[in-house]
Amino acid sequence: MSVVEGLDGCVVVGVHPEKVRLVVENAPDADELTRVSAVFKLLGDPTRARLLYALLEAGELCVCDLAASTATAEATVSQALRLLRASGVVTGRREGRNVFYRLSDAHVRLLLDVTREHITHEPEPGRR
Amino acid sequence: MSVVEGLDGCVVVGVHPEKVRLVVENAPDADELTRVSAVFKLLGDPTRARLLYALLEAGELCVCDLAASTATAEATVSQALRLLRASGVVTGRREGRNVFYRLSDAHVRLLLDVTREHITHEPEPGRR
DNA sequence: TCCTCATCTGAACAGATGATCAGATATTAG
DNA sequence: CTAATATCTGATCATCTGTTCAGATGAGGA
Repeated sequence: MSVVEGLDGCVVVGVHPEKVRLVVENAPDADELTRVSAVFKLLGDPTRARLLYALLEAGELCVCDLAASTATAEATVSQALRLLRASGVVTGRREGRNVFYRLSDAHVRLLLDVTREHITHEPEPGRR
Repeated sequence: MSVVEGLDGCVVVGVHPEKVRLVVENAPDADELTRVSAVFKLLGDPTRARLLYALLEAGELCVCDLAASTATAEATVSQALRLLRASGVVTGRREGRNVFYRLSDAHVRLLLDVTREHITHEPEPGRR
């Protein structure tokens, strides 16, 4: 064990201080981290994830079709879309009485794809 | 509006029934969806996300260095690693008294990269 | 063996969160 | 304008989740 000083001046004891310093210097700042985990948290709810995969598949759907596609109450869908919209994950387009939603970002599409890939091609959790 | 029958036999009213059917047929099944959202949920906690970005940066770190790097109590780190380990997101390797953790999967690294990219290069949420 | 250090675990409390309901808003048809 | 349809919103409640604490476990040195 050796002793180093953290960025905040506190004395820190660590096994690999150079790695600790590397991490402390390059880590996402608080705001960035908050936004990153907020995105993941949005995708972390099964209801919202279901809606997002539906949009990934269909490209664009109105609330009532989303509700029908995912066997979810419309109010629940609306509630979920409210959050997704507020974070810019989906975008709404009004056409007459209907509002059509789509994934607003290629990054999100990539996240959904990669994770589904991860799940279907990796060993079951808890094996390692 | 037109009327179609869902896979469950219930009558469904929709604007674009062909898209609804497309989604219903290709959507992730319940188990797949649960596992996908479980992964996202794990990344959705700021504490865990911080740890994962630390591991992404350092490659491998023991619990005490992780705690020091992220200014988090060791018990909290340990608790977080317990969950990440159980889902196969990180892997632990014992070396003497220390346990060194690393990201166990390239998919996870990609998710972390893409999302940080997403956050840093996209407009603030709520603007669209 | 005994002691210390690093890490893990189960329990408990406080705070966050999602589904649901009832009512509000917006848009179009009549 | 009024009615009807689609979507949205605020509030409530049951549930989940993260942090913390105290003690257990496992490894290494004396």
